Amino acid sequence: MSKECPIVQNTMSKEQVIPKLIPVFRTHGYEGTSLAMLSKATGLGKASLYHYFPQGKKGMAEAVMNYIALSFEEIVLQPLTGLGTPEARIVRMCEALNDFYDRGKNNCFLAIMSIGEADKLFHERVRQRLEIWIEAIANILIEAGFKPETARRRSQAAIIEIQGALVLVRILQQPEIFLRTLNDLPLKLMAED
Amino acid sequence: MSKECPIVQNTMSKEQVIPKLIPVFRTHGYEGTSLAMLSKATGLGKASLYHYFPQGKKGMAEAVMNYIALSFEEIVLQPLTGLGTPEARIVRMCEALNDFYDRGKNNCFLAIMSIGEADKLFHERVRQRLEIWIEAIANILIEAGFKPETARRRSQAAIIEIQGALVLVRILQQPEIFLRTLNDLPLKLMAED
DNA sequence: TATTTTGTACCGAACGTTTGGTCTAAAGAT
DNA sequence: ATCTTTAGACCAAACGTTCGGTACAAAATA
Repeated sequence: MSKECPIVQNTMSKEQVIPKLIPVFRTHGYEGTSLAMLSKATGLGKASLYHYFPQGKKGMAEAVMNYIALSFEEIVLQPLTGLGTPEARIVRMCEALNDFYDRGKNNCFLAIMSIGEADKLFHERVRQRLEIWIEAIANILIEAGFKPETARRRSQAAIIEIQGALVLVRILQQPEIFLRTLNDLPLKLMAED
Repeated sequence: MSKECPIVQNTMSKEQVIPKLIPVFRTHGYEGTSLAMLSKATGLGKASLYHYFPQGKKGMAEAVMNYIALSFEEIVLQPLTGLGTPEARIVRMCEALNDFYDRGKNNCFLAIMSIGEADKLFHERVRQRLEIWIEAIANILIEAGFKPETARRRSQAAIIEIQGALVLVRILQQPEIFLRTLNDLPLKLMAED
């Protein structure tokens, strides 16, 4: 009668599959990624992937997006609302970004998913995620005493630099560019007008 | 016997085809672009496309790349070596960039072609093209009296901002971001240390 | 306790479609 | 009459997707 079992781990496996999908989508883009690639990357047959993601490729991309959004919030955004001065927290975000993008070697998933058919499928979701990031940085600048308008403009400028640096690193294959961009960010964000 | 004809327009058509291929590759990426799309965009059947581009899709992407590289040099880079003060020439480049990227609505072809399989096919070419751009801006800063190292760093920073702005415009669909980025560029490039 | 049922994880094989690419034969141009 | 250009049928391969079914462990039944 009584359902006793306090700890059940039912959907254990799906959470293990998603991380293996990430690098495939990240480096090949949505349309450049095939089920064959995803199958190889996970070690699961195509049919098995459909067991976890009944919506197929679209569903996998969506799951990856949610997964990344979550870990982005944990790793990158949470330091912004933690302890310390605004500047110290911004520095911590930059350190987190260095990890998150693997020193610039990772593409930004949002940038990748805003191209071609992926854009048609996920545009609104991607837009929202970027907006959240902009707002998070802007809020800390407001907290630091800047006018909301200035805060938002600077936040956008910061993310522009990050995105641009990722593109340059991808093409030039010089990770230093990303590192330098991150290092300069706190000062640019907190500079007096 | 004698090939008389003084003015022959033999390869007339190919030059007219390429521009129609551009927007397809630019918005869908290399792998997201299909021959069906290219056929529709040009109004030509597959056979005709293969007549002009025996290498198929790869050849078309290559032709588009060369075409864009050429018009980039004409439209964007030539103003840099023209008349006027270095600052005036930089301003002219920014105006040209506004046209070239259609106020930020166009993706950067280099950025697009550095993803997935396109990267495997064209990486070196893409890298070279970006390097040319960086050097062109750096040279004008050197001419303006900056140290070569500073010039190169600032040039990279400028292109980072342009690339980043294009990503943000693509996602947020706010062309003002691109315009503002271009407007601020000359001052940032020419600012005293 | 032994047996049946249920449900999840998984896969090989095949589905119909689309892919990039070729061939042929006719129309257009000179 | 010759050479260029073209549409449309055609191809093998790869695409995303589905199907039928096996393996196995937990739950339910006896």
